[in-house]
Amino acid sequence: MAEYNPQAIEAKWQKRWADARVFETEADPSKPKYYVLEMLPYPSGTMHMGHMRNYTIGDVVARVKRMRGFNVLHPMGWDAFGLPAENAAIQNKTHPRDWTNKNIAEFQRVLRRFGFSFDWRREISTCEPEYYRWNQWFFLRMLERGLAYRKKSRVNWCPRCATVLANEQVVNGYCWRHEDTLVETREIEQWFLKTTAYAEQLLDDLKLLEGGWPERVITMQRNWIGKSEGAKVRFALEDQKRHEFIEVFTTRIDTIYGASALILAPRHPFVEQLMQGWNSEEGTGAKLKEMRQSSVKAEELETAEKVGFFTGRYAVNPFNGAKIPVWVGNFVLMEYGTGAVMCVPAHDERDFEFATKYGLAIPVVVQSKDGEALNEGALTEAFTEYGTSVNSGPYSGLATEDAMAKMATEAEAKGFGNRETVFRLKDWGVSRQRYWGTPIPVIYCAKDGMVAVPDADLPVILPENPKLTGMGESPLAATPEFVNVKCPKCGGEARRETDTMDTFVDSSWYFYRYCDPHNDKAPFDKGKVAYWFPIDQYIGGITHAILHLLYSRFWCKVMRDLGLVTHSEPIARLFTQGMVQKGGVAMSKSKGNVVGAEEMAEKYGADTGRLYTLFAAPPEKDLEWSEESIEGSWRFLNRVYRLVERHAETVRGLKSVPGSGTSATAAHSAKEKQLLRKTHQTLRRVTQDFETRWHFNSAIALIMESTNEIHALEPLDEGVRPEVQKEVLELLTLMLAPMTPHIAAEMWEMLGHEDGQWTAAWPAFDADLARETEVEIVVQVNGRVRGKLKVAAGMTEEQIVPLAKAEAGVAPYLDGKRVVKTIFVADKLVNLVVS
RNA sequence: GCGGCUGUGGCGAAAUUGGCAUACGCGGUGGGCUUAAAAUCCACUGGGGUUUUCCCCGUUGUCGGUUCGAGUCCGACCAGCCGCACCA
Repeated sequence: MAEYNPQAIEAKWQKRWADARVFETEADPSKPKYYVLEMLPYPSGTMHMGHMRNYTIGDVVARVKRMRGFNVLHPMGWDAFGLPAENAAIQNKTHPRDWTNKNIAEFQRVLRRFGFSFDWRREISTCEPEYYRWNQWFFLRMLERGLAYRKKSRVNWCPRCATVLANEQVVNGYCWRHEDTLVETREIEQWFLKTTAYAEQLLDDLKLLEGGWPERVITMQRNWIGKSEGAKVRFALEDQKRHEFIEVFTTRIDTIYGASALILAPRHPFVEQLMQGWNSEEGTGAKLKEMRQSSVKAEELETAEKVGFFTGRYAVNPFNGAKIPVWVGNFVLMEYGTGAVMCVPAHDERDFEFATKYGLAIPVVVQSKDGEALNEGALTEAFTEYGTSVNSGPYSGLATEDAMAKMATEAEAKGFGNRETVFRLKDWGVSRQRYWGTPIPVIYCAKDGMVAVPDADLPVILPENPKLTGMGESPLAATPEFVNVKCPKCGGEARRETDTMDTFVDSSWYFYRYCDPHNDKAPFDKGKVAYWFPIDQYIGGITHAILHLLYSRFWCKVMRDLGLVTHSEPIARLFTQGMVQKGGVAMSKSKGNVVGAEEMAEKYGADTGRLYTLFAAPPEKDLEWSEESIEGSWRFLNRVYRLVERHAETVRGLKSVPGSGTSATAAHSAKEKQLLRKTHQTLRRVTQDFETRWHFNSAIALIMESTNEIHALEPLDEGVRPEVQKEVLELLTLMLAPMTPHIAAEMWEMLGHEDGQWTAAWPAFDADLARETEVEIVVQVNGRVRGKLKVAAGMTEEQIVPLAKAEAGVAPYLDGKRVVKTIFVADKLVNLVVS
């Protein structure tokens, strides 16, 4: 007998699958489609078991769906642009392309070794001109529609990356790549994509995702978009020379009678002008400077004391003409709303803190709903709930909602304010001063200004030999042959844009390209996308809950408005799998705790690696890697292999009828019945698990249990006919096929099939066999076990009750239709508990 | 502070709808096979008893509630993790 030799078996079947092209698919409207996708990897470092877990989950789904008759699209590609390639190139004096392609080759080899059922013909690499030209094409379409624009703006700047970061790439004030590097801000001309134009839709359409996306991710997106409804109100300045006013945003216009100051953000552009020529207190200039410089640091945020100063100016409350001082305060954010707020100490916690510190008035203008008195000046904390307006002129006595509506209407009528919805979401800054990215297809001409590169001239290709330093402006700017071009309009001397695009652009639409990966006329064929989309199941880490998924949703809506797609959301179902950890932290090169996928395949084989990641924990949960536990999965596969091998000779030549309950009609021996019942019960539950819950760990446990039972009934040759042996072993093999495909293929062949199970359908269980045929009932009286009896499943109350009575000595009454129920006897309670 | 998730043996975990808690696996103990080891096979693995195909007790972070019955539902609390956070 041959030992289970995973390396040989795996290589053999991977080749057979490739030769038979079994995972290659084409759009085919006559078949139901299923698009399952795992987030594409960034090819850097080593492929470890964290990656493998992600692809294993997807592969199980893909294989199950294929067995169930779906036309399955399951592609793979590379998120190939990005900073690490450039940094590595600088360090190793190579080209980013060489570094990237080397990694891709390595990643691909490892993926192939795990036998994932990808359609490799559809492989894409985002750093290829074939791909990124369509980034440029989309950019131009957005430019035409005003969705891409350029403005000078204060941006996040990571001194170590020497580039700009999107808001989403700033984590608590630190760079997302360099956790120890504080992000600075700089004023730079930047390209933006107008994500805010879709803010409302991005928020509303979250409704479409309910049920298909984890609640948690939906919540995170909702918070990130951060919609607040309120009003903008313009406060005129007292003693104004011109028509100067300060605009504030508030969600509580009803509290405006309680405003005791206006507070501007330190960076508010109006501050200097405001203070010029007015005698504010000494030292305010220095204070302002300091407040502007202090960056927003994470640790300081929580504890930061509110500081501010009086500008010396006064504004007029448009509702009641009250004269209120204008301050500058460090807690007011320039980035949100208008960069100015009205300070209503009695009804806002922050304002309360500020007013208390600086001795501002604290007038109460909202009473709690139950009319409880709130005394001005005696408040110990702000009252922020809704209630009834008081001290609010004509609005006194109104409930908060009413007051807000009426006051906003008045502001609009009198022209000093308007209703306004403000979003936390910002436009997406896509400029990067780096080489290894998609060139932004724009040219600057002295005569014609900014000119879009004509579609016919796409792609704008990255120059081959850039000077990479990792510092300062874009390396493209230092490459004259790239920069110097003729203006497409006038033919005169012109300069190319030298910024490249954020790599999140690449991953925002890549899954469309898989439908039609080599199209050179358009980003994709509409018909093909219409067939495959939306993605039925997307699988990836929770780390992309905001960035990647939000940008992808935005991109989809833009494409829809361009008429390229008809759906509004690209991803119907999202699954966020847990991380693979070692020592309590996610595997990463920098942590030095990676378990290499290749070593794993080398030592135990890919199937054992796949099985272990599926078995050790349910897929949504983090998984702590344990070298010891792997042995269990390895042992199990050996056991199954030996089991099949032991009986292969006996059953090989027999006709195969998996799932039909071969001899359901024939007379079974007790041993056969036990075997078939166990197997079909297992099949029923495994089928259900694959369909609905994805609890692969319990599915595997069931299969193990089933295997143990067969094992315990050895020798099968005594009392089990070969046909029954064959059926049981085939079902076991097919249940394993999606999870451990190589060993399953091998066993399938041993059982007498040539196709390595790739044409096998998912078997149907035999309902009669799968049903519990006998149940044990425990009769309890007042919690005491009074007796046990076995009854056939499906027995009626009338049949069970006399039996229970005889056993327990009581006359029970069976409540309800199900067998598991409460029974009452006279005054006593009797429980029938069924196992 | 706000929002969300999670608490079950020595460990990873299981438990369709509220119905025998701890399946399956790891680890551990004892044994068979072996000169020996590896592999493999068998038995045990919450506590206690014992007449050992038998009984008792305890038990799902804590406290309470609903229910004949709660790991599961409700309320409060404790602990841990994650996300957001001076968002006006």
